[in-house]
Amino acid sequence: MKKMEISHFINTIIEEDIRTGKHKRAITRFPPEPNGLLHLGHARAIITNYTMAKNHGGYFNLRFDDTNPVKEDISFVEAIKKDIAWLGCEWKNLFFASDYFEEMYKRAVLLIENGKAFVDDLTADEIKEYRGNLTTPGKNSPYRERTIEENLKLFKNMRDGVYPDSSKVLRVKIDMTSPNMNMRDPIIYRIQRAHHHNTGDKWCIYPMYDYAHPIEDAIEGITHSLCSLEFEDHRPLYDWVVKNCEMENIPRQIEFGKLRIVGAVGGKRYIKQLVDGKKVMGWDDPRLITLSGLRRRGVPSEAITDFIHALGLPKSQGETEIDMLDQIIREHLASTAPRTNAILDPLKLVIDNYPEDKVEYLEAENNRDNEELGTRLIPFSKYVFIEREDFIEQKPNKKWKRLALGIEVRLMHAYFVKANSIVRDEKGNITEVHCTYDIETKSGSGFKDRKPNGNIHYVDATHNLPAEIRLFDDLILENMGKDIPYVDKVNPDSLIIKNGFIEENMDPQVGDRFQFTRNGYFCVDKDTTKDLLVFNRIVSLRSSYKKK
RNA sequence: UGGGCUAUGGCCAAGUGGUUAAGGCACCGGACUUUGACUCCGGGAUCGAUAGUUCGACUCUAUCUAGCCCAGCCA
Repeated sequence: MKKMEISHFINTIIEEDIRTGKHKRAITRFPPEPNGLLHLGHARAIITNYTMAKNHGGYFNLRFDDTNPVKEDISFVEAIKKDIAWLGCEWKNLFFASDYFEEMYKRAVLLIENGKAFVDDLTADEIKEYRGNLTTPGKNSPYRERTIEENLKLFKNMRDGVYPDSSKVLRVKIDMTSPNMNMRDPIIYRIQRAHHHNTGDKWCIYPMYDYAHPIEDAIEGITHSLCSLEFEDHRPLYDWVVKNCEMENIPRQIEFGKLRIVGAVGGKRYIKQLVDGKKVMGWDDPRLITLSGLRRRGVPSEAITDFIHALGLPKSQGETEIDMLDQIIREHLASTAPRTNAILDPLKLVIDNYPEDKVEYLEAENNRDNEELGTRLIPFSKYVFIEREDFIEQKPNKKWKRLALGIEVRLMHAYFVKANSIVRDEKGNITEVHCTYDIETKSGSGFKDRKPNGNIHYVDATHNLPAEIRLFDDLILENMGKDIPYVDKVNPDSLIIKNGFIEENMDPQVGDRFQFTRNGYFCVDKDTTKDLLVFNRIVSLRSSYKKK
């Protein structure tokens, strides 16, 4: 694997902080909310935080940001941990934001004592109205000037469950006329009677993200809190909370651009819609760019980390083509995945001059670039399957490097065969191609008297294993317009199932990866049963073949 | 019409006043080939626009344009 040079603006900032003695090392974190699974976009945040800590003598924490029990589900916690571990980003500490509820409460009391927070009785609609909008400033709440004593009592009552849900909130006093909406006296606590996976029914008030997050970072001694660009406008508030809550450690939030993939469903909420709407097999559907989906598809996690590093860490807002990831995946698999033959769309070839009951076993390398993977024996008999697309009746032009009537090709690892005639069914479809082989041309014999019109692969028709082979295409039809929800734009052909055959000489386990000759890289899917192998195509091979 | 951020070839992206403007992906040629794979050769941008500063600007200044984000008691 190529070593990636890491030199982006955040790396520069951290190096500078260490050089000037501001910090001795970088301590970072990744703070997912357990309300869904992680996707490729999160991989940038995870890998960036992890790598910066690792490269700068520090460590990386995993912290579940579980401050809103109505939206969260403990079941996602284990799945998220599995994804992050899969990426190889080891966390030093595993924390939950809810571990800090008591501390957060105390800091809120401190804010009230210092006259910096107040309990507001305005309704949600009134708060919205008082907030103003993008172009007009907001107005102070009529409750803003309550006395410290009254606020203290009210806030304690909020905690003690005296008031109904949503009847009061705790707000911080900043500036209702700020052009930054986040600074218009933001709400930091709401009343919400909901069972929390960690704290049970202990609390009926929960802190808001903008208040909780900086405190979490500060408590953990995070030095650099790396997140995506949409939190840029929140940074002044983040800094305000750290300062006014009198936190000892002062973390710094730095934002980078979000990773978007052309044509992919990005964003947890959209993926969730597809999962909940049963439009996909689940969070781990191989057509999804969730980490679990990519893993199930067969993508090596190293390819993902390489991909993230290769992209760099810009603040610009582009859309990356998935081809870049595909090529990195191929590079990872090229020398590690054993080759085998598989026929996805079989066409029977009958070798007329080959003995009826004979079966030969021909030796083949499992990977020409990696001798350690050894060799295998491939059966060969009078009846073999080739790909239907590898045969055409009349060779159309000199570019055609496959089989055609009167044309001779090599069956890889076996012999030259020449097609002589075809058999059709009553509908006119070709059901068999009859040909003759030349025993002189056996693979490995060194035969050089003439060149075949190409090399095609085969699977013996009498000795093989049937397999279900799944091919994937874009999940979403983009040409339907961007106002249509994803659930209504699912490409019906995004999953193509082929019932094909693979070599009989294997006993693949779920997760094993192979290169199917000329068809791409494939991985054994978890749907495999003892009766039927199921493969996912991870990526196709590149092809320079152009029709015409 | 408020604020924040961004703008280098089809895509991603180096570059921080003087370089023939890196590299990867994609694409197009060609060589090689028992995978139309791999590998190998070759191909293309004047840097959102305009006006300045300067001997000299992708890099500095001003103005403009375009895109993204912000008006949850979500994160």
